[in-house]
Amino acid sequence: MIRLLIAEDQALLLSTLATLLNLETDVHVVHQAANGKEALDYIMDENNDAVDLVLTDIEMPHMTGIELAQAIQKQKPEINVIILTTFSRAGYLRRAMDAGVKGYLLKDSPSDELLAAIRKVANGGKVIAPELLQDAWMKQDPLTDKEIKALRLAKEGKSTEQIAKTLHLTSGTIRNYLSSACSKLNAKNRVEAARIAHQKGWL
Amino acid sequence: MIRLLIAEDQALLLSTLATLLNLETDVHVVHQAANGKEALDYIMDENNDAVDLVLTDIEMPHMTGIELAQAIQKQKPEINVIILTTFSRAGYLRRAMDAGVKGYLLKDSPSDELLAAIRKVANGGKVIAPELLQDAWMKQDPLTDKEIKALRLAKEGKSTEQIAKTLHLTSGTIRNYLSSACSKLNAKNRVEAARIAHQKGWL
DNA sequence: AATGTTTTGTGACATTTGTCATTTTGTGTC
DNA sequence: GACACAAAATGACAAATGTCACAAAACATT
Repeated sequence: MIRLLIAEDQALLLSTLATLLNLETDVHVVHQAANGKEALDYIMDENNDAVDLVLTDIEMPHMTGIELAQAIQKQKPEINVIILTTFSRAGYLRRAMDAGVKGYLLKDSPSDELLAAIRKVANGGKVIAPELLQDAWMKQDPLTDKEIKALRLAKEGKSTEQIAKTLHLTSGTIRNYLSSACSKLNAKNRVEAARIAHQKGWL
Repeated sequence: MIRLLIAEDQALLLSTLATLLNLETDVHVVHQAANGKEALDYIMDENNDAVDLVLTDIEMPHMTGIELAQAIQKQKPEINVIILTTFSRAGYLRRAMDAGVKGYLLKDSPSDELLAAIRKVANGGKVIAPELLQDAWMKQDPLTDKEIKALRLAKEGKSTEQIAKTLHLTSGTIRNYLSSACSKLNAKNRVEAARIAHQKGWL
């Protein structure tokens, strides 16, 4: 019997997942948490039922799934962690792996894949969404730190001048950065560049 | 027996919801669609099983849940629609109501509320998430249909020329539309205008 | 100090965008 | 037809943006 804790801030997904997984004969959802802190509080309380596996989203209020995974690694390393998140962001994957997570899945895969992953991890295996493996190996972020900051602001509709002021640089420099970002991303303008970079998880 | 179609672009939520709702004795999920277009295609095909109620997300690729609701109101008004979305944006609610939807729920409510809403709507009732009732009086969308379409494309980083081609209009006209949208929204440029409009739920 | 390297800035230019007054076109009504 | 009215287009202009070659400044390292 796999004793499972789920951390997910979207209540609907949390409750449906819990109900669904509880239907499996070899899975028992011992707790549902709305964020990482709630999950950690439950885990660290000795009065509660023991947990074998934690299934967690990343972006949650109070404590993210990454932070939860780090805390578990440090304090309860016998508990396995599976990350379940919306977007494939190389930076997240790297930090998750460093935190010793055993699984990293995307929310666009169907529920049976999730169930298979839970069983595999419970048996000592590791699972990483195939979409991520490609991204992780192949392309790393080609953008410089400044280009990223400029793109973020451009995405909000800020003008060159405003971006320059925010980053304490000249407007000419900003235009150079954005132009450079455009050519790196094969974009026709700053907006398309920002869109591409965001879609790749580089912002 | 309530014959249900679900449209939701997040595969995990789609499949868990479908499985879960199918467990109810009075609900049968006849189709799962990844976007509005897929849902409409299914509904309009006479070879498929009939649908009593459509449960749909709003922000989906190809065709949004709002557009789906509008198409259903026009072509199959006997089908009830429940919107299920993350965002509590006044503009969405208003347009949804105009499209004759019978329910508008947020994804942070648990699954039993959803089930209750489905049954209530199937029995001729209406359900609106209480969080939204406050915003209901909000300002109406000041943008014209063409302005919205142009803004959507501008948000993707398309150039004036590309937008013009897509909408079968002149580039000058597009610039007029975008300029008009900027002044209506007090935006300094098309990107900021698109951001504001999106945040208000007008795109 | 001399050096290479990176970051930041400048200037010039073509293109795109934002704004606005005005005109044309399409549509329906009387 | 004549008329009103909205949608679409035009032309002109200022402003912002994209591109590029190159210069200056900041910084390490020797």
